[in-house]
Amino acid sequence: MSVAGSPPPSRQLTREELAIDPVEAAKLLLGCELEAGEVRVRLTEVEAYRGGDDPASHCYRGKTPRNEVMFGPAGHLYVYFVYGMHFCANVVSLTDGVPGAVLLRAGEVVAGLDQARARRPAARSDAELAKGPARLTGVLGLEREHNGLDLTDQGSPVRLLAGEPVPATAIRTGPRVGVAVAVDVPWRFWVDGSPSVSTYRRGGKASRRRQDTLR
DNA sequence: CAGGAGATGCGCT
DNA sequence: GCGCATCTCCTGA
Repeated sequence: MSVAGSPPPSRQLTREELAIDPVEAAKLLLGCELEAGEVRVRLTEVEAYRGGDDPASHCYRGKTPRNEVMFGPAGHLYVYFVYGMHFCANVVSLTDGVPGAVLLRAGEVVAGLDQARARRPAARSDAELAKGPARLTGVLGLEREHNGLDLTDQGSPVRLLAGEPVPATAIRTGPRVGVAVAVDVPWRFWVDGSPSVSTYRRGGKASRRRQDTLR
């Protein structure tokens, strides 16, 4: 509902909306915005990870101190450290006791551009600022301490907001990036035409692959 | 633009 | 120890 005469403020997503299968949650998250401090990023590329039957998922082999957030309520932030120097961020989408999450792979900075640039001086263009999972967490300043935050809580320092809806015809899907197993599952989704979408690299050997329009 | 190598900490086998 | 849901710098086309 919007007040007459003024645009509706960005609505925060609810836990209930996110308590769905990670593949569905991934499509839902495209176009949504993640806000931390002054910086806000519109999500343009995401990747689904499902517990149980997905060998590429961190929770595939059960609960550990690192992945325990994925076993908690949907809508929370799962941040992990990788390659000895980077952080990656996920939105938890646990449903029916099955752990799952959506990796935030890329986005466009829509607010706090100055701070984002200062955090990523290596970026050669604004489109590159949040191009890739570690860059995205970088511009938002997300680190270990943010692991487990409730993105659906109004008082949270990191919040997930509904943005401009992305039409289904603009959503594209393809294999996941950088993982060594289960690469053939088309659980990566991105907004067609966005310059912030990371270039595809298969885990291990490099080879090009087809992109499919979602229907 | 594509491909290759190095950097670097830690979770898990 | 091994291998990683990566990035940056460098080369060659």
